Amino acid sequence: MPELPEVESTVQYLRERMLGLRITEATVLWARTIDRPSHATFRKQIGGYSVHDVSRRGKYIVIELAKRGQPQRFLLGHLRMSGSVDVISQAAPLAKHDRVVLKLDNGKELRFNDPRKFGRLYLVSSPQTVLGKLGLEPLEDSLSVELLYERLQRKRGAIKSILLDQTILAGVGNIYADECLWRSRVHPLRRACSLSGSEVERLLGELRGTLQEAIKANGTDFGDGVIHEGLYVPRVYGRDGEPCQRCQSPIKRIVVGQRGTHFCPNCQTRRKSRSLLSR
DNA sequence: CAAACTCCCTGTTAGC
DNA sequence: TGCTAACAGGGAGTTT
Repeated sequence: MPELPEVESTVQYLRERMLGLRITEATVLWARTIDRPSHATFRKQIGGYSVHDVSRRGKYIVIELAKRGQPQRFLLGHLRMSGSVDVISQAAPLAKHDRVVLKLDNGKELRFNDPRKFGRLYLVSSPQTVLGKLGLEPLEDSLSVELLYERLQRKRGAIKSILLDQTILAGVGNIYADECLWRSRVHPLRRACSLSGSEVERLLGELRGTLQEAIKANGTDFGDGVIHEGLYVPRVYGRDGEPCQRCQSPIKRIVVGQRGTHFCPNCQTRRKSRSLLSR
């Protein structure tokens, strides 16, 4: 499931292959993949636009488009559960779950592949119409421990659910939420407002560490312009029943806010950090 | 306002 | 072994 690190790798991949190229034509194989405008309008509008920039906001891919004499537009993409992209030769046969194809002026084309059909593309004149409600970027310096602490103070829900709330932090998904909670030894059911300053500091530090590590593992460019796919191996996610890598107690799986949640009942304390007192 | 639930989808997996 | 049913999950929308 693509979360912030996977989207970051995807953005790198696209930037290296699409920057400066012109989109000549679009084919929509599954209409609902185009969220807005209608797929017919999408096809009509996107032709002739060139790729000016590729970046990321939360789990969204943001492609800035430009065309002489036309308003600037943004192609936004969300991979949701199973989306992925490919830039390959127009001669290559279509893959099984290809949903949208954007022909480029270098003989290649961008293919949006998505088995589960949850992924979406948006063509808009202002990215804010789609990204407006997104919260803070976990990796940006502008996000301080103090700011996050203050935001969490106002939330009574389980910290696990709050981490998944894209209007608070943007880009954190189920896997990395479980991972950073385990790494910072915070119990997923703790009320967000109950976390102490030092717990928030630990949580943010571990969240950043986890995301950075995953970005490194997921897509590394060794200077040859090719993204080499690696693999981030979760420490708790999907490991229920297995021994905790810190204390050997069995990892437990519970459901929090309709989401599978993996944690160590022994070293992720439900109460305020015991380590502060015993240290 | 927030928490809880529903829906969109199909590959994978558990259960028989 | 082969089939079916349940499940997973991001986020928008709806209900409580």
